[in-house]
Amino acid sequence: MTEAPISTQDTPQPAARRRSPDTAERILDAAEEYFGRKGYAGTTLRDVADQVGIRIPSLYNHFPNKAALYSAVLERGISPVLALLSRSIQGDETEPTEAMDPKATVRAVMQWLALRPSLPRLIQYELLAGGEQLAPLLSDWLEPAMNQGLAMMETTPGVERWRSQEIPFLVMALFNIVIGHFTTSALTQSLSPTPPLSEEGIEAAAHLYGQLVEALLQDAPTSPRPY
Amino acid sequence: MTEAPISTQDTPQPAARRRSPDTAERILDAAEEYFGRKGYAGTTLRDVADQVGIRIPSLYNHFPNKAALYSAVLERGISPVLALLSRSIQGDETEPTEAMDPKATVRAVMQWLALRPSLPRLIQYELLAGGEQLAPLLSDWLEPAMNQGLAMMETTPGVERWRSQEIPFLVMALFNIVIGHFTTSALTQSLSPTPPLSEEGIEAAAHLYGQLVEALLQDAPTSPRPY
DNA sequence: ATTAGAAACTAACGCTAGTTAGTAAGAAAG
DNA sequence: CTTTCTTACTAACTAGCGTTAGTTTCTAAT
Repeated sequence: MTEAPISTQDTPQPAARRRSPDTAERILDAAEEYFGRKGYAGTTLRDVADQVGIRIPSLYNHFPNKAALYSAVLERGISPVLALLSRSIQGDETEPTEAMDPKATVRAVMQWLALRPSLPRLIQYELLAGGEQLAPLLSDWLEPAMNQGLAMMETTPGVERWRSQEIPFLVMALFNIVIGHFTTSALTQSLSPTPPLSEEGIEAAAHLYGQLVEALLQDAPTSPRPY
Repeated sequence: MTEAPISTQDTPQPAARRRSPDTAERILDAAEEYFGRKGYAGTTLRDVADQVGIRIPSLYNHFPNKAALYSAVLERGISPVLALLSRSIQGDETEPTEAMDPKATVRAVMQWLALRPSLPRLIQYELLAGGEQLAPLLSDWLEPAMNQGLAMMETTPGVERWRSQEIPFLVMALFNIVIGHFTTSALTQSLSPTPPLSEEGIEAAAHLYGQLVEALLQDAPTSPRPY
């Protein structure tokens, strides 16, 4: 197993190594890139091993099999995003129960994902596959986040415009905009003069999507509404 | 090839067949479902053949290889959507140059995709893979559609709210909302009491996304805007 | 210096992928 | 009825997949 030997317990480095000090991390990096680019079925262990610069069987010194490697990639990639969202929702933990700022949240997530563009693609692939590997990662997070988020949103101005059953669809619409910015960039490139994944494109998109949320949280002024 | 023999030319059915009259169509149906569910790499010819009820090599009587089958599925699936969009943009061809109704367009596309839920998933998979199979299908369509769309949009009230460089990102945001409704439904299901792919969910979403577009095409009334 | 353990390697396995060759059977054309 | 052509089939091949066994090499603790 992956447990550290009990032994002296004083040693700063728990286990012995050979060539490179952090092979497991480098494997995760390579796997994240390939799983995000080609999906699970489209990624071969040869792809990953070649990228790391080791032989295929050496992967098994760090992960028991391909599926476990995939799970590890998913968890390592998603955890920080969930933490980021939690912080944004519950107001940094030190300043609790303050009206959240959706605009700032969108911007922060966009900028985080821009640093790891494989991640949104990985998430999209995972959801297309049914999200069964994602569910256990979200199960502990989703319910409290939803509760806090809903409680917080009641104090956020503008939400009274929408009915409560519509909120999940609105949240997912925003989710799809942000994730989609990275997953459909191939198409965006043929429409927009600004490359969507360039620093300028990310900046413009973050700003735009922020405005978009803002626009959705305003009362409808002119147009008549049937109900 | 697939050309009909020239011969009598009166015969309603161009070629001879054996068991089932439209095997090629049934193969396309099965392939669309599997490619949409599992992606290209995740779909095996065994999957498709089993679903049709024939043996694997029989597939090669209708399509030269897996890649060609995939292309055929993509083309068959996407063409009607492009036609639908063209009609919506250029106002049904008989009533040209009329201000388009984005709300109605969103609704129409949503309802079309709801009948073929594999299709948006297929498109998402394709874009994740780089969209190289999609490009030739769009190349003849995209430029005239964009031109007409932009021309039409100048007469659509509300667009002056956004800068022209922002329009592609806004269009893609809407695209991502619609496509994402189907590709991220696994996640939506754990948030929304209404199943997103149920008839009720589609109806509610179509209405909501329509409202959303409407909201984006209105002037910002209260909140101050930096520039 | 010796030992123990981690982590790399080579070699090989079973399995399944996509694909091809060759054959049989049924429908359409003469 | 005979011929031709389409479309299904069985059998088989090659290549590549994920995985395991066994060996070597280097590091770190005794």
